[in-house]
Amino acid sequence: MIDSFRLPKSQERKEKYNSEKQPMSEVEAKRIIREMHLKVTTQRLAILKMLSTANQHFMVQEVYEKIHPNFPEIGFATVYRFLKKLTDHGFVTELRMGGLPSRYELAPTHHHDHMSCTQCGKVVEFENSSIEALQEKVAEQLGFTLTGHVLELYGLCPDCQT
Amino acid sequence: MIDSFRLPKSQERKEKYNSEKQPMSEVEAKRIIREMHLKVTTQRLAILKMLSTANQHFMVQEVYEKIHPNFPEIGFATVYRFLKKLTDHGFVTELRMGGLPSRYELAPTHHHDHMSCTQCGKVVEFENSSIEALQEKVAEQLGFTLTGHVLELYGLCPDCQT
DNA sequence: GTGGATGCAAAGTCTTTGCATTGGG
DNA sequence: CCCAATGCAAAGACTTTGCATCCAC
Repeated sequence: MIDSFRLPKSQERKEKYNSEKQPMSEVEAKRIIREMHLKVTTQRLAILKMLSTANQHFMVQEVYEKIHPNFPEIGFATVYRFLKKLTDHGFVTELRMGGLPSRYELAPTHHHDHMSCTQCGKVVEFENSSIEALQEKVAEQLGFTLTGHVLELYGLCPDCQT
Repeated sequence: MIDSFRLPKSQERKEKYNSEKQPMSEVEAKRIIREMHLKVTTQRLAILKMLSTANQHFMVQEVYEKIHPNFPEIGFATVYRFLKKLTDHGFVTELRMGGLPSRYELAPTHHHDHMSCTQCGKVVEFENSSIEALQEKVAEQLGFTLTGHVLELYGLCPDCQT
């Protein structure tokens, strides 16, 4: 039923994120930028590198703050403009929830969904190709071309079922 | 595949919505307002009645414009404030997507999911029991007790595929 | 009567845009 | 060199808040 799953360590995320994952190589970052037919600038490289250092969802504010120390003159407009390009080209996914500002994540190389515990907040990622296939069919029947989806399951994790 | 679905006729919305569905009775509307421990006002009744005349997702702007003719003095703040109350109490669901303003719908008596057009914002509701069943199984395999979910499909609607 | 609700306008947030300047190709 | 990209500031879009007045209860 489940194709795969993985438990992220949500607690240590912020502290550890720099060591959790290798940032995108400069070569890879340049490839992405060129693929969009845009000029390679140090600002854009910095934004891509920053986004790639963690499997997280960043607000523009956070991207800006993270880059600012090494880039005192960078402006919000640059971050917004580049994230928009990345989103339009599918390299980044934009998430909007509640009244919060938009958050962005590098489009994952493999797609996954989330199952969250409403009690302790634990998040488990999973993949299920049957559900994906059904979504495709639903969209087709509605006459839509499916480009993406958000599937979040909520419930109680094993530890919180007491 | 799809158990049911319903296409909103976005163009004729304004003209036709009154005939699409019986508006909520005044008794019912008052019951809802009182259940939230709020005072019953004509503005609140008008908003609830307006929301209930169609199974659609309304922007605050639309709610305001529809009510304004019969209520020349009503303000946006009243609409926002009341929708927030309704949302907090679960009588209304808030939807946010893309860069569009929030849209609101009366909380459905039966569960459904959404397929949204990323271009024009059109939202189609659908139900699919196969997907629901699969979600249940995924949760079970992860050891979770499923209590809810959010499934949003994104894509291009027939009109926006050009 | 009295405290919650309203309308108005002003303030707040997040995002986009205009424009002169900079810098990558 | 030239035009895209940037930084800054101003404008825009949506939403919230402050406050005097109003009106359910």
